[in-house]
Amino acid sequence: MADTPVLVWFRQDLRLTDNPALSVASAIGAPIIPLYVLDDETPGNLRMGGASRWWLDHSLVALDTSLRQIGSELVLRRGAAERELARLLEETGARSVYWNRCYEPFAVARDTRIKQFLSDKGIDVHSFNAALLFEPWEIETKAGDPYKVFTPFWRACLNAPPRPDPLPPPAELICPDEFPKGDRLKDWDLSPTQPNWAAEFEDEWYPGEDAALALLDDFLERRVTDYATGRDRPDKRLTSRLSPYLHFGEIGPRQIWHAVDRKQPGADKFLSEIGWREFCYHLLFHFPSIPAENLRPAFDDFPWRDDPDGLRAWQQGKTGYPIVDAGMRELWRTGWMHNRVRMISASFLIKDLLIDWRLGEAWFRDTLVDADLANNACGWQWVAGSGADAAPFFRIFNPVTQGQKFDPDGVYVRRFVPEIASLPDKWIHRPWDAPDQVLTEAGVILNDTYPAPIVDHASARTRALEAFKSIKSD
DNA sequence: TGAAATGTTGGGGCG
DNA sequence: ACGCCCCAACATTTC
Repeated sequence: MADTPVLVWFRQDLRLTDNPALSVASAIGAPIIPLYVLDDETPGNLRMGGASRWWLDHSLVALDTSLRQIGSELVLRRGAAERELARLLEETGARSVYWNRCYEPFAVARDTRIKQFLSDKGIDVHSFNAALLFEPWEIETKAGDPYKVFTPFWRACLNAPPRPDPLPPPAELICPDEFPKGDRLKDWDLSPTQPNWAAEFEDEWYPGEDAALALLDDFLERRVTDYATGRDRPDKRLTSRLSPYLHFGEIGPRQIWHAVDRKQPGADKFLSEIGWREFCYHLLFHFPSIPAENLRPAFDDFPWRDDPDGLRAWQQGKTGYPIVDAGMRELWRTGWMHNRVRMISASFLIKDLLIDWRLGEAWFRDTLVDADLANNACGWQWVAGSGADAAPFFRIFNPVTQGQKFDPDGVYVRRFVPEIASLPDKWIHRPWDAPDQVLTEAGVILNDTYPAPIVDHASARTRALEAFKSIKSD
């Protein structure tokens, strides 16, 4: 039945290149119906955050454009995925569904359910791996357990059989006689309007597969060489900035793996970051409670403070610590934050303010364009010290030292905290120590034009160590 | 993918 | 010349 159409359900794989579900489906020679479902209904689904929705809005346009170039188009549906799939199968007479796997606990449960439900109706389901180098069940210790330490995990990945070459995009997709009707993207209201808090996103980001490939090329050509050292400098643009593309699958790790020349300086360091992403996905698969529960149960007794004012100051970038505030404002203005500054600001929330990492995780998840359950939850638990292969709790970042070390000329701080931009370099990371005259000349009035520190770091550090003493041992 | 406290070393000033 | 002190620089330990 070559005329019976086939559904290709896009989820976090919004690309044509190296997309096994799409490639295998298109090779059948049957008409293809590409589908995206916005599911805010199924219980248990963490509603996609605001920044991610903005990204998705643009990505779906890009995907639709790419599909049209090969003779197809994207069908949009909104609602519980299970119901929308059933409807579309009914409408089109399709007898099979192709998708690439998701690994978030909710998605695993949903897909398992749907697979069963469709099989019962005699519908074939074919699932593939597009998001990872290895399936989470493929990498295990000699004892057959999942790795909980990064270094041996990554070594095992590097020693595993080479990854298959990325698949080329299909040259052409066969259209069904009639495309099923879909929603209009703009009716989904994925981007903010009043107020348009994403205005600056437009200058910063170009979602979509083409942009992802161009960015990777540019990174490998110009920036990877300095990556090993430069990656820690938020004042420079030396990181790949591929994270949102990776999250939505506009590029996949296999493509990166094969594009990188490992002989190049910086290449291994960069690939190991892809390794951390892989590690986080595997951890989330094996320990699905990671977004909600401490991986180390000892932390369940940690005396977190209830401090709504502190949380708000942190969220708004008004802590009085310039490097923290710059990071939090970069996040708000651009939907992204440099990794080094993520660590500094997370350390500040957890250790200086003693606020539960889960509140930080939730804020990042809502405001990052690259919000990714696996990376975000593991990252926060890493900083908190409650996670796998985590930083010890007593590693407490000093926001002044970190600022001076990684933003030595204050370029980053001045970009995002303009009200202190006129301060000399010497005081840019600690305005409260500047002589009155210097502050006056720079037009800075503490607690007026810019906050005084909401906590004293030295005493906050002592307080954090005391709090940690009270829990101890798993 | 820290920072602070504490310990050690060695050069120079000086009586 | 020598011992003593001071202290910066580096190393180690501790949180």
